[in-house]
Amino acid sequence: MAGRAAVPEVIWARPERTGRGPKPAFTRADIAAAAVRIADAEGLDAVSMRHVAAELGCGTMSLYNYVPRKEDLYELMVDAVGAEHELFEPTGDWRADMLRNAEETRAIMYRHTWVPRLMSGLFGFSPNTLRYLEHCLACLEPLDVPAGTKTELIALLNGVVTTYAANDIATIERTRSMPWSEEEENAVRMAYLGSQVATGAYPRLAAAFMEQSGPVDLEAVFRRALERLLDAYDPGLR
Amino acid sequence: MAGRAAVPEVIWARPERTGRGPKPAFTRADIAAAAVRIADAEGLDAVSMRHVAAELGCGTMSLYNYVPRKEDLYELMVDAVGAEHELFEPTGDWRADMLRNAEETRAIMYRHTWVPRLMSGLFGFSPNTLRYLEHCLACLEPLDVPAGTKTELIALLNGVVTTYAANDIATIERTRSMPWSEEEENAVRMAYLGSQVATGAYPRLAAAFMEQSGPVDLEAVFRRALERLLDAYDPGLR
DNA sequence: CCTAGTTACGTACACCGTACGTAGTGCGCT
DNA sequence: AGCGCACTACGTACGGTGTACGTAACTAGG
Repeated sequence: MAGRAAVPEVIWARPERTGRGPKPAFTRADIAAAAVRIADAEGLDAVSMRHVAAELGCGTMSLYNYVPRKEDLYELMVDAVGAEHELFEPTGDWRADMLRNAEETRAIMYRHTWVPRLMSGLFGFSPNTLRYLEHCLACLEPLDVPAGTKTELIALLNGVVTTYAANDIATIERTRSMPWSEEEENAVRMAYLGSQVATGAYPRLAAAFMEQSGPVDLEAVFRRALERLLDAYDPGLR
Repeated sequence: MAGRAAVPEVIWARPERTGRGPKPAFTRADIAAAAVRIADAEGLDAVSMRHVAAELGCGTMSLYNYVPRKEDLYELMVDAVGAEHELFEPTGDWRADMLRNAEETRAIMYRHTWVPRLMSGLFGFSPNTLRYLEHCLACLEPLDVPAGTKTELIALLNGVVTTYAANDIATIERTRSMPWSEEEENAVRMAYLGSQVATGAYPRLAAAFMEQSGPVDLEAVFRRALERLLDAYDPGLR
């Protein structure tokens, strides 16, 4: 009468050890770190149970003692990089603080290009996520709006950061396993875009396409978008 | 001296047929429709080359005559649902028009819950995407800002729609292959969140948690976020 | 002490994407 | 007219995946 749990489970609610039996050889942090190492070096698709187990030097199935499903491994990974957020002392300038938080999130995503792909699709209430949320709320203390509005602002900011980073990073991640470079891929896609625009079927798009001179400064675009968003929540500007 | 193309390729740049040899048994639209049907009914993970081929009634490897890589199949799928956008005549009220566009995008994602997962990670210049982009630019004609700012706004709106829908939809998609329901999963996760908040480690989060009475109206939150975003780009409000 | 709950892990299964080889088909060129 | 070649179709096979299940070793609680 064993049977696996036919009921959902949050990995964070499961204690790391239960006291009985041999001492576990690894901690959750060990496993997360190994998976992150692999994902950073070889891409998210290289993160397989076998590969992670090999990195740790244990049998594949032993991993399942720590992580009931692979998806939980993903949750460990996201939580692990969440620890890279610097939870600085709020300065009292909520705009500056939130900008700093957003820039940091963006930096983390560029350090770990697989994060955006995992972020959408995760419920995201891991310990480090909660800590970061609390930190953001602390930064927003000076902002005089209801708490609900604050969490909405945080969600919106995070969403925008993720969106921008994901779009920018997607090509990098995709070309990782391809025999051609990111630049080649972009060139081909841009060439197609150019050919389509040249048909005249998209006049306004063509105009926008022509207007821009030189490559887009994504960093600047990103910062502008953030400023706009903060404006929209700034009571001093309405 | 055959060898596969060692150079990137955009599926949309490849012609549907080349004239020589037997007539293809299917069109790209057939294949996309079959894949969409499977994804809608059984989830994105059920979309395998074998499954799609079976749905079409042909051998697995025959698919590769139409679609060089599985990722291209994904692009076909995204483009196919992109056709569901109603390209209405702009009313002159750019805010209302863009709201309508966003709501429609959201509706499409709820109809095809696998779309968000594919959206992030795709470069996204398929024919229907281009058409939709052009349509948005048409809606933004009355807005007196540079074309670059308009595309930024469109990107931002789409990003936010995707993010919000993704978060909301993730649980549905995830529980599809699980032996428990979406509600059960959500309940377990909320219980964990509550237990964490109750530890007192996250006072501000706790306050925000307590403040809300009853379940969150995601639709309303979404609409508020959109309004804020539009505010951020509305010259009349600055 | 003993036993129940763990950890560890080898084996096995069903499924995946897709490289490759072969056979048949019909357009384009000479 | 007829040859050749580019194309479609598709069976087989390979190396990978997540993970269910069974067995052996181990240790804390009663």
